[in-house]
Amino acid sequence: MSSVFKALSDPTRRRVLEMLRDGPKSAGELAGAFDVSKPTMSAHFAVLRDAGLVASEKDGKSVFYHLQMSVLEDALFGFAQTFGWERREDISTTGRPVLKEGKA
Amino acid sequence: MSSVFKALSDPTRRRVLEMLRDGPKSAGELAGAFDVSKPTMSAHFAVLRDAGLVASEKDGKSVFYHLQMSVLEDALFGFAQTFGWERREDISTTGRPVLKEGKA
DNA sequence: TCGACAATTAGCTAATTGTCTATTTATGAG
DNA sequence: CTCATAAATAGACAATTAGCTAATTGTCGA
Repeated sequence: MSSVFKALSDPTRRRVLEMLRDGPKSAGELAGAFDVSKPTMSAHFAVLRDAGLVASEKDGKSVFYHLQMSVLEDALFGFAQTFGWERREDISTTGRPVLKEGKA
Repeated sequence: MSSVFKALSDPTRRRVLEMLRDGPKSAGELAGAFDVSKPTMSAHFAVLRDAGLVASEKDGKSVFYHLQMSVLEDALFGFAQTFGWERREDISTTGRPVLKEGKA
């Protein structure tokens, strides 16, 4: 949990996650979108991977990263539940969980 | 946003927030629940205050902290919305927003 | 095998973090 | 005014972080 929030505390890393919303992208493709060196981006990827927020697969020369939605979901909603919000699955229209007012 | 996630990345600070769920508590009362020095706790309070997650009021010799629910809510749900979750207000039974499957 | 390319690792610096003890500030009681 | 209590500030220190350049590893095409 701490490692997830730590990972989310950097704007570059949050933007990487957003870039992965619609599918996997290579390390180079991701790095190209930011104004920092490749090794620096590689370190950011490592933080995200260690937090479990992304997973990587090697394909030829490239490494592709993809979002681990469920980890993001569990951290965000798991914490929110502590404060009385409630995850709802029942009325979902898009397939992702819903967080609703809890009885907590 | 970064400062909120940074604040949430420490377990001590998350527990402080949880302790404030049911109402304000003094700095001493909060500090007493943890196994670190008062000044260390004071630093944690400052991080939470700078992130906007808590506010403080002085009452006599004591300082009382209370949760700023809306800031927590906006950070958590604002970020979640980026990933297609949707905040719902309509079916809430406890008065807190609901996060549901988005069309995003 | 050689060269180019993609990505990570190594090694470094500067800045930030979490922790401590000691000190200071502010309030209230006698 | 003086003392005790609550909390924050100051100053020190070890550990971590984000960033860089340079070097290394792995994979392909010629």
